[in-house]
Amino acid sequence: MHNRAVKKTIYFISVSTAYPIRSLHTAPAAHQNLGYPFQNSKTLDQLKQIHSLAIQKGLALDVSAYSKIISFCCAKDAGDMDYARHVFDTILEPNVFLWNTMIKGYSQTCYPEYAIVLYKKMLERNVKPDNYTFPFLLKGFNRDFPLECGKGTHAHICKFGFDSNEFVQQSLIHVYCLSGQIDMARLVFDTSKKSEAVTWNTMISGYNRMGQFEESRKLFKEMEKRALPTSVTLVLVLSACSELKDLDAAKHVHQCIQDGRIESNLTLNNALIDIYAACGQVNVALGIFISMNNRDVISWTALIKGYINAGQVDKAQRYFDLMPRKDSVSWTAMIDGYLKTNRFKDVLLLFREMQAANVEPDKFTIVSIITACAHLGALELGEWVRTYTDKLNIDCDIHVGNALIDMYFKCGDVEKATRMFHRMPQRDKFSWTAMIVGLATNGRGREALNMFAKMLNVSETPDEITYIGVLSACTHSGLVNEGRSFFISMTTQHGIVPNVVHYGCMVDLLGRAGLLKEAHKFIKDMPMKANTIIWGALLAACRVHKDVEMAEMAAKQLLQLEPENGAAYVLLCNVYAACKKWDNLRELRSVIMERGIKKTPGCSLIEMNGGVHEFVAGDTSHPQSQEIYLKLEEMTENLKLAGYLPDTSEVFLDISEKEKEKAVSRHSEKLAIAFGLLSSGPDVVIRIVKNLRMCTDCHHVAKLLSSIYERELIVRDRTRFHHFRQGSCSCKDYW
DNA sequence: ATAGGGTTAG
Repeated sequence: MHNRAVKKTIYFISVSTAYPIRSLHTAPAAHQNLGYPFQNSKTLDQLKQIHSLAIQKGLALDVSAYSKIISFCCAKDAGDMDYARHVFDTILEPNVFLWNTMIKGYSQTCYPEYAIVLYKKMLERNVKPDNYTFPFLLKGFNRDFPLECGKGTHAHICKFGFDSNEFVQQSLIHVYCLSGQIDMARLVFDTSKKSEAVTWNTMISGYNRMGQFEESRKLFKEMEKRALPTSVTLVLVLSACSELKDLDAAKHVHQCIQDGRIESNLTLNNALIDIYAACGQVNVALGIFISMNNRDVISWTALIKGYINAGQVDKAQRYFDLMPRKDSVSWTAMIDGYLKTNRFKDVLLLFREMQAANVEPDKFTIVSIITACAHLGALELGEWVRTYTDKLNIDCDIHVGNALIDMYFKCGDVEKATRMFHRMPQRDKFSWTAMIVGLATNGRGREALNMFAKMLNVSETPDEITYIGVLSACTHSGLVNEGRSFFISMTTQHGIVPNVVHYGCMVDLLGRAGLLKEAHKFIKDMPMKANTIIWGALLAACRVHKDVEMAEMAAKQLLQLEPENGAAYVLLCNVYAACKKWDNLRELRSVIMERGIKKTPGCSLIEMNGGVHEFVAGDTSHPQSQEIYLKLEEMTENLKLAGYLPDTSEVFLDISEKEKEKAVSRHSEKLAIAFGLLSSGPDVVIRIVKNLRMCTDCHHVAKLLSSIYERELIVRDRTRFHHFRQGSCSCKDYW
């Protein structure tokens, strides 16, 4: 009796008077803000002091005092599980509440497997779990956690008769969704009473997580008939409908809020901005943004995304500049805006600004930067980004890996791309597709097809992009029969209906093999209208196989679709030149002059010593221009010694032969090569990215230079790579 | 005494 009173006193002093429960719970946050390494040490120490005082004085604590200590130690983010365990182990017969609390505590740590260990111990000690036990236990399960644990726990839930408890069901649905077993989640959901909004919300959130947005929308419609949605429901359904670009859903939900049926909040408003932005209604998004009394970084970022979607990158930039605080997501959204509008140099500039602002990039940022490097052919910078990624301990996940594979290929480094692929712990269909497309465009058709066979072997399902890679592998390596059979099997074996790009690949394939009539028949039999790319492919084939008649027909079709298409005129000129039809060439040139047709200026990029250098034909704007032209003269001398004669047949302009030769000698890729030779050591591979097709003369010169200077040259043009080594090219002179 | 679901970007 006396003893009991003392215990009460201790409890009273420790919690209610000396250290009121409020302060015990609020203190950790304050410490956290100050950045203390051990957020809760002070209050936890106080608790421990009281505990040790009690032990010193020989005062026994009652169960409720132990419970307080243990629940405090098990509190989220501030706990000390070792201490909790220490106290817990001194209790002879812990009740189910204490077991639950310990399980909850471990579930929140990074060692949730201890929760399972404890649960098993609890059963060994003949304590029956109650309806609180399983939600706590399941909370510790996450994506990385073995699925068997989820299944085993489910069996226990049934055995102990909690499978009809809605809280338990919610936890089960959540865990099954996290581990990707959406069907199992649905099974539990279907057996549930579904009396609570949370049950519906959990299921909808699961569908969202799996990208099954249709299902989310369907479930919401069903829910509206049977249960009252909450603001969380609306956020979830907006998120799904944003992906589906369902403007009606946006308006419907918006109406629910405006009718006052559901109270709005910051998150919900953000979700509304996002969906209107995704549906191209950036002005409505702006209206919501303006009407909000408080906004966070997500509100701003969602609005900026809206302007980027609408193609108004500069307006997005203006809002971006106004942001009171920017996080890595906002920076990445803005960077992506430049990426999507092909402003790759702006991508790199913004990335530097981001670093100057001391915002750490995350893996999303890294993917964007690597993609920009890929477009610019900036291998050095890409490599630096990769090292930087390691340094910042950014998880090199499957997306980063895929981006790197693509970058290495787009920089012409087949070996590094291949090494990256083999080093990846996990691969998805995008990794395989990147390999197939990359090998194909780099002239390794056979290897690309081997890759494809391996992909099917590991049961990865190819998609339409994979087949573009497969077909272009056949094209680049002249494998006509293989190409024909892949074109059929893509439909019969994988149910992929060929689109206009696949037909384009086939025209390319047949055209390259000289089967111009068959290619033309292929176009005529297409189920869709041929576009300029299709006619362009045929026209290009006519140039190589010198078929004037077919070329004129293809050019006529092309120009009907796009009268101002300069490339079509250029190609036809090239055909006339190749066939020595000088009268036709002269006539066509005067037509071009009359109509004022403009040819896209050729432009070559080269990355050298940390910068990307850009050249156009006859460029004198480079700071080292004088040296470059001196190098060019030296190159020309060496070429002449090797028996080189300029090939001016593809010169577009009507000028004298001497001037044509001069024009050809100053093509952008030649300037870039000159710059590359004079600013790099003898073993450095020269990589150039060209926006158009290489002209015949430049191609010939590059081959000669690769042997004269004993240098590897890699030129990426619009559609393929040219690896120049010891006087020959990987494209085998078909391009 | 103890439970559950949410927004921005590849």
